[in-house]
Amino acid sequence: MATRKVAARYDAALEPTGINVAQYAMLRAIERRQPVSLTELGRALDLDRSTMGRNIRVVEKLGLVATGRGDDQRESVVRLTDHGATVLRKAGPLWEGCQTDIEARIGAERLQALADINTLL
Amino acid sequence: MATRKVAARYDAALEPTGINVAQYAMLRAIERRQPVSLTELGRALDLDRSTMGRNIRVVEKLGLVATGRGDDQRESVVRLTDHGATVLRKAGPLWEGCQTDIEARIGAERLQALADINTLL
DNA sequence: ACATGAAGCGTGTATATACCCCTATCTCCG
DNA sequence: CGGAGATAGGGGTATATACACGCTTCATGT
Repeated sequence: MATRKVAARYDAALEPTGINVAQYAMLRAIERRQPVSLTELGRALDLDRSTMGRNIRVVEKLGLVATGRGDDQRESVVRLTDHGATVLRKAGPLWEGCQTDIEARIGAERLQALADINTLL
Repeated sequence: MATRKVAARYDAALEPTGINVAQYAMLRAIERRQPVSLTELGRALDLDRSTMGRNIRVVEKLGLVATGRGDDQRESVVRLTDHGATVLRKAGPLWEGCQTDIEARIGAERLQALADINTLL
């Protein structure tokens, strides 16, 4: 329930960019690793491979990322498009603003607890 | 990401009962309020009405709850079946065991932080 | 060189979730 | 009493997510 509320707030904050918080996280992960395979992305975001594939398809349709084959012909490699990079730049401050709002509401310790849980589990 | 990990643990713990943690939470909410309308349940669990309807349909197919019309003919009222109550009794200790495991891993404060976030947001 | 097993993806299926729109029902006021 | 507005659900559509299965490609040992 807590996650739904948190996610809804980020989604609302990112609304002007046309992406949601899951997509934002995915684009950020791609940005730092590109070019990157689906499997590698899935590991980074702790998502099932098949989920990655479908999620990437969505942002690809939006023109935010481009996919191709890697040197290893089995791999599907993903990279940001110029448009994707632009959207990410626009989304950054919105995301941070939301983060600040949430922190003001729940306190820095509780926000940190979420990051800790991710590490500890 | 943290939520996915937490949910996956509870789902694994509840596996012997055939229900997942979202369904467990829903059945618990029904147990405490039955007979209860979809809208009321949705408010309790902070879920969209349409989501409630679809989720209820799943547990209804499993024979865990029964639905009918209320005095207000618009309302769909839900109550646990005997089977649903049995499954819930079986699930309780599994859920608690998982909760204890998680607390041992992340610490009571961080676990409490999740409940707090839910209240504060 | 090739058979075998491993790795990477895609698809099918199922649940969870939200938003929008439509219909049915209820309430309340003039 | 009858219409206006509010409320309850249901269905369509879209995203996010997981698991099982099957196909393709790669790597490795003999």
